Amino acid sequence: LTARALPRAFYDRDTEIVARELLGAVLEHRVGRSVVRGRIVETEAYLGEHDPACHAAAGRTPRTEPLYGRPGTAYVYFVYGMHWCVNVVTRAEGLPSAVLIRAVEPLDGIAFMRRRRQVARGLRGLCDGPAKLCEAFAIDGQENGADLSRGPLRILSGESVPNRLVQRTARIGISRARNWPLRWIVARAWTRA
DNA sequence: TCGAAGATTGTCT
DNA sequence: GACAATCTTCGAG
Repeated sequence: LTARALPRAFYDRDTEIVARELLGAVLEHRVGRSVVRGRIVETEAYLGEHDPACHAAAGRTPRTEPLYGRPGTAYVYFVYGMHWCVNVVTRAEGLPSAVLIRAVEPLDGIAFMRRRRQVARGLRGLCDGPAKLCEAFAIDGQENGADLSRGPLRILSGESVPNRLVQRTARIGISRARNWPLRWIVARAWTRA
């Protein structure tokens, strides 16, 4: 694989464009001797302080600080007392927007994922949820604030996904701004597992 | 296959 | 003190 890491400029664009373009890109984490990779198949956009569902709606706090950082920064947060979720900060500095990576399709390091996830067989259930993929990829608070254009946790360019395979829907799992159509998914992504 | 409910803790009101 | 960008288990159909 000769894929390159997406440059910082990739993220310094409109958040909805980034969320769409991230489909098909490859999330990679090098941990110790292992390399884990997965194809991004589901994303959600969170549009800054005026988006009631975005964490930045609470303003600039220690928790939301990474959202105010440079594009391409990882924002990793803890939810429900037990789960981690990973986002990519977008746009220019000072505009606290991000894209939540909700699901990836396992590509490499599947044994590593399976060990961490305790999933017996099949690819389904390994990475098909924002907290599941963090568990599988060994992503936690340590990666919060990391530079995704270089370092052990990166996003590589992948095969682009044609429009006919992309569905756009409302975001899920949230209570505020429920009907904003800011979720992108690759149709039939992990049914081939 | 689906829906309900519990787990568990950081963060903000 | 309430609640959260979730997952898992468990019971019913």
